[in-house]
Amino acid sequence: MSDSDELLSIRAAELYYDEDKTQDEVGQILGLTRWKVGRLLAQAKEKGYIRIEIVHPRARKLGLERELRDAFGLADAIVVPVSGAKNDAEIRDRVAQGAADYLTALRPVPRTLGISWGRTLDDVAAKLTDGWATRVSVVQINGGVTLNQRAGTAAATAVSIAKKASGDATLLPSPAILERLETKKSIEGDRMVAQVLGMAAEASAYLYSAGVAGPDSAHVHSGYLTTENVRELVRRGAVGDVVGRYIDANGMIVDPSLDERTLGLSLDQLRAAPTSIAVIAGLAKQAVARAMVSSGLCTVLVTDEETARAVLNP
Amino acid sequence: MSDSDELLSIRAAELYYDEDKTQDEVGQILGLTRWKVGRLLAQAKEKGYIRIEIVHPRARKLGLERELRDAFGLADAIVVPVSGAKNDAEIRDRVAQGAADYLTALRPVPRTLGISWGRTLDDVAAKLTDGWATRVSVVQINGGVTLNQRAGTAAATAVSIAKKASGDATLLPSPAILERLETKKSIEGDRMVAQVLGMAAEASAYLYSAGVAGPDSAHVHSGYLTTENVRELVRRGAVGDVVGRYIDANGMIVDPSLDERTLGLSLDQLRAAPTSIAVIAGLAKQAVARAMVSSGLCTVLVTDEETARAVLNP
DNA sequence: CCAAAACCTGCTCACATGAGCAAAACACCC
DNA sequence: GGGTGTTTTGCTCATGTGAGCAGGTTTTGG
Repeated sequence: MSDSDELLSIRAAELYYDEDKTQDEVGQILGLTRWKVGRLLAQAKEKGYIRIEIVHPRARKLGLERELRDAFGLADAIVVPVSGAKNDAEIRDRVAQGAADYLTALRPVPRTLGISWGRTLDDVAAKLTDGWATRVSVVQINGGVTLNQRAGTAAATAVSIAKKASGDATLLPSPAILERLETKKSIEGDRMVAQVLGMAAEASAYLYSAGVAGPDSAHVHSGYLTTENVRELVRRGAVGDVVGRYIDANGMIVDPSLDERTLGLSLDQLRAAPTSIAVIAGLAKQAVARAMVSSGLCTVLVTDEETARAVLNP
Repeated sequence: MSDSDELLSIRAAELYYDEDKTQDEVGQILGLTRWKVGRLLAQAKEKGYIRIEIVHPRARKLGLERELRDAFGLADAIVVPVSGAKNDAEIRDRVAQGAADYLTALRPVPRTLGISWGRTLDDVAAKLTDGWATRVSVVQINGGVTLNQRAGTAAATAVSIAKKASGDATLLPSPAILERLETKKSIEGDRMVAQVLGMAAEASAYLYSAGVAGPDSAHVHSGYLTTENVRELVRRGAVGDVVGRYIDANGMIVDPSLDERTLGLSLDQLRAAPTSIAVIAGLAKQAVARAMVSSGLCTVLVTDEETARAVLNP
């Protein structure tokens, strides 16, 4: 296309889109036939000079969603925009809303939903509306925070999600990480715990988030790991944890002996699930998001635009 | 509109604009009639959820242009977008291009064009193409930079603009500001200078920019004023200079005695001109832009989006 | 509880638009 | 310079879309 045609196409686009003129009117103003105007507009669109953005906190980025699905063979992807968000909290909020919307619309409705815990899951629980589903059993899939001041939030998340669906919550009464392998084995052997784990293993869908491997990790706050432990994990390549298990950029377990002492669903069980929904929001979680998606940990990814881009173009 | 309708309108907009579906297809996907979809889209547009932007360095902001024309009774306004510009230099570049385009398209073609000098005018001169007009006489309207190392650039601007229009340039052989009033009067009395000033006064159009009142002013660099002089002018309310004359926020001369010693077209002559094109680019010049426009110094303003907004909403 | 008003819905019709096509204009090569 | 292939142009026609309207539904106020 000649240079003057390019300029003309911009002028035409201004009159057509900004001034709401018809192509005919634009043609009269610029001294062109209406067909020429139509072609110029088509060229401007094709060259990407016309950008149409949907500005709404609950808007989605269907283009990125498709790219994610295609690139990683995901069953689905939900990507929310970041434009207009003032801070990380607002982005997390939008992602949580997106996850809640997705869960509400999910068909078939899961009979049993396995969930992890954490701030992200709390947010999703808060966004779910009463009656988002009916009679859904919620089961925890990894050991919870039970031994510190935040006690009960993990349980509260599960109960809240279940209650809003007129279902009941089954809690996993165990620490996330045990100090000794034998302790873990014996807890696993407990009839009650084994029953919960069995239920978790057969859940029809999973909903979980991931943590960043760093001094701010929930495991550190909860006292399961020391700052030094986490530093060592990072040294060995850890990018974050999924249901309590630390993975590297390839989605591999970083420390098998630590992993053996971690109670809950295994990553392979998660990978085998037909529906596992990962909810990941915020700038800090891009590395772990990529590790999860590329190693097939989830079939559905709910995230923000920037994380989506980072996952696609590492 | 109900909350769910709002969400629906967003979903519809996504399918319609991002996925290029027809309203009918959107309707089938969302389970709505195509008329409902059309209404939802109209609502989304009306509520401003659909933002259409033309992304091109030579695009213009017709909405802001109209606002400027209406608010200040301008004959015309050219506003270029800032989005996508990496720095101030790129914005200046776009504004210069806009001014060059405007000048090229200006009808009737001015027989005599009065110009000031400065970096902005240099940029505009560089953007003008050979043959932008034919046989236009260019005349300087204020005293030039002749006594320092940058000697000749003011002349070069004028010559360049004239040459590209197969016309000739008439230079004003005088300093911008004289130390003593008598000197100024005697230079003004010089036959040659008087002739140039007469020609300048009768130019059919003016093209000029403005400077910021600050230590970086061209007058300081050229040695006409000291940093101290400028500081004093600022203290007395100066926001910048137009054709060498310092004005305050209301467009009034700040220091009449200084102004008397400034050689060139007076501001009142400029205000009386039927076509005077002000070219103002960059974040620093918003105050002086507003002063100029609101005091009627120009009939045409060429500027960038941000300055335009600043002028409209001070 | 009912009437009036406001609103929403599905429709017809007129207009706006993009696809496809023949003719014209242009570029190119021998 | 003339023939050939390619691009551009102006058009017809089918489809997409918005305005306006009648009938139905919900809301509001007595």
